[in-house]
Amino acid sequence: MNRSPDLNRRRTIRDVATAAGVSISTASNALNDTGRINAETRERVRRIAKEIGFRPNAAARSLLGGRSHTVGIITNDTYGRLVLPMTAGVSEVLLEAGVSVFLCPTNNDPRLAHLHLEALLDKQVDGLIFTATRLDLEPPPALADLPIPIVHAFSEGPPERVSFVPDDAQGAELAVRHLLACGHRRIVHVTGEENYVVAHRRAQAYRALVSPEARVMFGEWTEEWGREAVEILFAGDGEKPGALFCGSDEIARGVIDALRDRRIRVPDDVAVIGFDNWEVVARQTRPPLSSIDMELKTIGRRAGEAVLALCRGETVPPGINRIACRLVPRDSCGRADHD
Amino acid sequence: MNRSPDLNRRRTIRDVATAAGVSISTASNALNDTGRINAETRERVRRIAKEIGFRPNAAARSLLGGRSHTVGIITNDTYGRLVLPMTAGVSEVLLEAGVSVFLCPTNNDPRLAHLHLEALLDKQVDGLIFTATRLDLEPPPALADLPIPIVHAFSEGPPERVSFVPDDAQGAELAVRHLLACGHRRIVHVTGEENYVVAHRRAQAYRALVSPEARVMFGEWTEEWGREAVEILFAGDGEKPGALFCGSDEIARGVIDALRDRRIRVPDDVAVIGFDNWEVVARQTRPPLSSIDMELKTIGRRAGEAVLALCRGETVPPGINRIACRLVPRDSCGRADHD
DNA sequence: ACGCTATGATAAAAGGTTTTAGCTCGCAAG
DNA sequence: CTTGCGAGCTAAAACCTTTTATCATAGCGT
Repeated sequence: MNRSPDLNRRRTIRDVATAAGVSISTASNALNDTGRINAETRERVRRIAKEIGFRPNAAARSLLGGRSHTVGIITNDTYGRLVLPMTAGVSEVLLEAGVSVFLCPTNNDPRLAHLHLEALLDKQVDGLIFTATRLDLEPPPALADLPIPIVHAFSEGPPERVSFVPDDAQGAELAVRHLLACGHRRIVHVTGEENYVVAHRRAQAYRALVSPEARVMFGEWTEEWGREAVEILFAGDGEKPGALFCGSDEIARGVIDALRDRRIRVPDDVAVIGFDNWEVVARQTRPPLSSIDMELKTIGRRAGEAVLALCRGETVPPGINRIACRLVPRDSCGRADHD
Repeated sequence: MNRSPDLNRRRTIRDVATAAGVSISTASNALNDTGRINAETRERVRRIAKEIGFRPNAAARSLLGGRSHTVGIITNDTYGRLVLPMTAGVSEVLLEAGVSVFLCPTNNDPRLAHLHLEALLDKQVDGLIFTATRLDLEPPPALADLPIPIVHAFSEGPPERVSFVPDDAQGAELAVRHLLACGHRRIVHVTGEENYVVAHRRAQAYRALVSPEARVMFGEWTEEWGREAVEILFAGDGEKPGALFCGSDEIARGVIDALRDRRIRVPDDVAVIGFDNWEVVARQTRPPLSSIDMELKTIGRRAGEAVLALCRGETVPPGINRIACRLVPRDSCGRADHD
């Protein structure tokens, strides 16, 4: 009956102070290295705090400081293939700063997005990272003028905001140059839907490098379309392409499969390069697919750093930051002559 | 200079009270429907609160109530394919209850896992959901006796905890029964690494249904292994299998590709069924792959409900909850005779 | 001896909400 | 007229931490 109450209550700074025989303020100063304090006292307080397992109450702290040390990520990604690497990057950066990440999957439902946004604002997140897998979908929900910093990752926000996106043009260049370096000519670009901004940007970069009239085949972002494109390209007896630069690894996979069906050797007869470096796909094609990695984790890290800086009141130059892509050579392009 | 200060300060309940000409307590009561209050007053307060855009400060609230209305998900998933659908389920359930979800990707790094755990505890999450893509990896980090409820999703926790996992045995049965219903005999099971618990469980269920000596081929969870298995099975001139039950969609994809190479028709000559229902794979095989869906979102939802109940102090029966899998028939098994 | 400074410690306020106990007023019962 | 009671409202405490202003003491120079 007379069991000591609160035995497993959370330890507060008051407990620390009492145990150390000092006042609450002194305890606080000791733990945060603020104010003037005797070195010995500080150590004692800290030791005791650790001993009794004291953890400062985040609620009290944010109540006072006005900062919650949390940020939210709003995403419409369903499969996680894009958002998880980014989130990993974000939280890697924020973890060091003691900031945690709320992940809000909206499932492409604007109503859900709105509810999540409300919830985040109620939780007083210090900042927001907005991510969308498809630029044409989901126009930011009433995201107009919130009282907190917003950073866009993998989606281009309005010019006054900070955005981080893959450098599609540079990625396309990387791909084309690699094909050229491997000695391939007559490159054709097989890519996804024409109304995707990224498809255009990549196609443009590709044409700038090859020729203004170089062939671009728009279609769907599927294997199916990759196979179909090969049918189209290799059916007649006109001149055949020597290399295919694909807009996604899925398309590339379709391409490679169709080439294989036709007994066309990769990379000897035709070279293929993909885009996304989606490992589960790229590593399992025959031969393994060379591809362009969009450095999602880096994008996440950069977005994390930006939102952190903004939360601290620092100023970050607004605009679109294009993060360099990385070439991941495997076996589908042969060997580069140089470099 | 004399501009009204705090114009864009957050509205507090005090602002509401002042504007409505009532005390803070009354305002609080009106908003939360607690205490005795005149209906008219209540409506007035609520109207004004909405007008001035009042949002209760979550920090103050949790400081008082001892609950933060947040839970954390700790995961080692790198690609997000498993964790994102689950997280979507979790947050769907929790959103209604005003609880938000911290996602912590540990990247299989125990140090990172530990840091995340610390951060979550500092944030005073009300509960924790622990998720691991591979049961053999990452033994829960010092997750032994935390002061908060812990639920396991997609990974089996200790018996005194609550866990939600796919019902692998039932899923395997579903697959085998489907093959049988489609008229296929001589089924072989091609699956992943022998030291995975799930591989065993599925194999066992398969044998129970087919025959105690039915053939099981353990290998890797890759397309490569799927192709290799086909080589092994169809190389000699012994009796050939009529159907292949694969342990993952990736394996199934390898199997289908290899069969295609050998000019063996699917499903006419050999039927194939996968496991995971990983759409990007299953929909793109030729023919599209029938598969078993593990209902990850449902697992997430159930885990969310459980952790919510536990946070509220309700008691949830501990133990492993096996969530039924779902058959997703496509074209790789032909048509079922009945049902 | 006196004033001044530096050091070390502390009391108290602040932050926004919920909750408990209490207050006032009007009305009905005695 | 007094007492009791309920409806409606409110003051104040509590939650935990940080920060500001204050206080006490010792040391030092004159």
